[in-house]
Amino acid sequence: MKLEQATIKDIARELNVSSSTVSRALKDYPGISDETKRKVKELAEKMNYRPNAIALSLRKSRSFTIGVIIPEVVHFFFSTVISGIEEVAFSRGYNVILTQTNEKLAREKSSVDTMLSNQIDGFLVSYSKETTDFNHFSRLLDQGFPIVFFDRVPEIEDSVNVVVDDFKGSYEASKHLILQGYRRIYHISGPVQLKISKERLRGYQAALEDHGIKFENSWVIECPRGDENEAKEITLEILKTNSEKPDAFFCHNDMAAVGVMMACKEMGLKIPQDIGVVGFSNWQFCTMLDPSLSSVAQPGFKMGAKATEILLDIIEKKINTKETQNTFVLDTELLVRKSSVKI
Amino acid sequence: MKLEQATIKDIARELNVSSSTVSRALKDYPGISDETKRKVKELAEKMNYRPNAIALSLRKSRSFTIGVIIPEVVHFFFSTVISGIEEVAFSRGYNVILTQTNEKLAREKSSVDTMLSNQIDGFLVSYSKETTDFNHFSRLLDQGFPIVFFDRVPEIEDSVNVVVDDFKGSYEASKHLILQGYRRIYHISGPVQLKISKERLRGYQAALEDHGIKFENSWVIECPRGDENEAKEITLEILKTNSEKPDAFFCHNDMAAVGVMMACKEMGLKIPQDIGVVGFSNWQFCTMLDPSLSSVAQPGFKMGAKATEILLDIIEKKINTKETQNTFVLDTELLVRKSSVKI
DNA sequence: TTGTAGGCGTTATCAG
DNA sequence: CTGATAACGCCTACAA
Repeated sequence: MKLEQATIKDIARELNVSSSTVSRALKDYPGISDETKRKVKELAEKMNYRPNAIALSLRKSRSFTIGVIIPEVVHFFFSTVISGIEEVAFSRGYNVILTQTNEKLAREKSSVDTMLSNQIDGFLVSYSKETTDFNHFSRLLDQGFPIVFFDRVPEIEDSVNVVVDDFKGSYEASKHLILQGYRRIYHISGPVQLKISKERLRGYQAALEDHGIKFENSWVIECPRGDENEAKEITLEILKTNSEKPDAFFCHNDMAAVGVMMACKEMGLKIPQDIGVVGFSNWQFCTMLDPSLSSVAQPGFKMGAKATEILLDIIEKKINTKETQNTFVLDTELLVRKSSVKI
Repeated sequence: MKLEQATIKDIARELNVSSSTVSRALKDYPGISDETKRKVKELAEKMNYRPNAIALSLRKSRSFTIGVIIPEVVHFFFSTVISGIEEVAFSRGYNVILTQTNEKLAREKSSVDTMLSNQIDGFLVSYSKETTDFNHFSRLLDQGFPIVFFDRVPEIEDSVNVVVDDFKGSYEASKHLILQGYRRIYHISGPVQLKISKERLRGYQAALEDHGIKFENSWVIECPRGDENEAKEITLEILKTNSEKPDAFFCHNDMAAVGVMMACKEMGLKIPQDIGVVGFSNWQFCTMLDPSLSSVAQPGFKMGAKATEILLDIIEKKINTKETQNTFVLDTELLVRKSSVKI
């Protein structure tokens, strides 16, 4: 029951011309009589002719398809990025093949393989949490295969990256807490192997240092999963056991911030009076929480759009990887809401 | 700078055998000496051979790729569906090409065209709000092209659909509020032209009737945009002006429920003591609200997974469209949380 | 202005 | 057990 698509041959046979004539007529090549062009186009329309992109890909070794590898689709930030990718790809005539790794390295590798099999023209990648060695990517980069990394970017020479300014976003958020009068600011951090976690940690530390706050290592707690339950557990433990208690939390993501808020409420602490909280990512739910959660907004759509533009420019050789800068940094925006405004 | 992929021919040349031999050896066809097999496989490995899926597609007129057309990616429910789609597709060896229509009919049509050009094996579609005539789909269905619709399904004969049971979900939610002792249960409804809005309204009304509650039309308020601000405004107005005040709200979506909760808090009403609230969709943030929001969970992942399984079964001719039922209804699940438990 | 032939990478078919 | 050939649909040098 397959779709019987008309081919160039069909048109040619019907019109008693050669298939090259049809091919040329359809593409308005010079040296084809207007008469023939007209007839060909008319019949093509009538037969509902549609060029076979697969045949074209084979011929040109170009698929006009880009592969997107992402940890999770059900994730506000990433879905926003996908939206940006899709938008630009569509407008420039490219298809988007999508896979999610579910944070599994094995799946990431296997996706790379199938996508390469499918002759994609380039990759857009945000790698999984399990990914610590980048051979499966650097091998491709060495061969000159177009890859643009976004958000989670590797520390490989010559890789092209699009990131947000995690350091600055983190710095601003921490500074904001300090200016609000919070002093014992803890940091719920992400998985330390991720560069974004490191950057956010650095920004936090820099802000504290710059404002003369002496902090201890015990103020930084890693939350590898980064969901609200994990953060809640950890926060409860801190609030119950630590002798010197925190008066604010800067969290590496919003879900962790929710966990912190839950724990505080459970312990009878008032936000923002007793404890200030700031998250990261500005998920939709920030405004829905009580109190509303201050957060560092990441420009997801813009990141997807930018990464795609760069990738397509590389593919179409409008820019040369070697000559261009290789890390594009997008600005974050601190959105101050009730959870961190003491005064 | 293109990736120079080794082909079967390369292996053949190197080994001084024909390409058919290599092809057969790689696929463990019978009638190839173990010796040859070993040599071929070894070299293939060494040359990092990867079959060209494009060539295969051309040969077999099958691309092992399915096209997904969805209104919006940045939407919790849809992103969950995508996740389900991706999961099943991946495990059965299919690729997923994705486009979002942004609720535009023109974009929907154009996506259908490019995907067909790309020789996809089938479609998974949730159509746009602008789509009122389905010629671009029914034409394909008539030709026997595999399409499965989900969530937003057309009223076309023979179309295969996957939906959730909005009526029942709505009924259960309303019944739950009644059993909790709420009596004046208002309904914040969605855009009345959407089938899901109608179904949810029907379920609500049926539950009230079945439990002997006389309700008035004024209890149903349409919230066309369906976001929290709109719902908040409307709720405030109700709470301020109505002489007979509601003691519960059943909302057609979670964002509206958030608006209701905000309004109640602003008016000094306690949830769930004074006002019970139930939402619909079970967005991630339900558990993060204070109090946590009861909601009717729609099985998005399951919907994506189910739709994909059916589609692939149709593609692989494991089932015949004509012989199978054509609408699959998935059950919702009422998740009772604090916002609606009075007792 | 149009036609012919070859090839993109693969596999099915028919010969050896 | 292995090889040659044709074909999937399209494009493009080269020929006419």
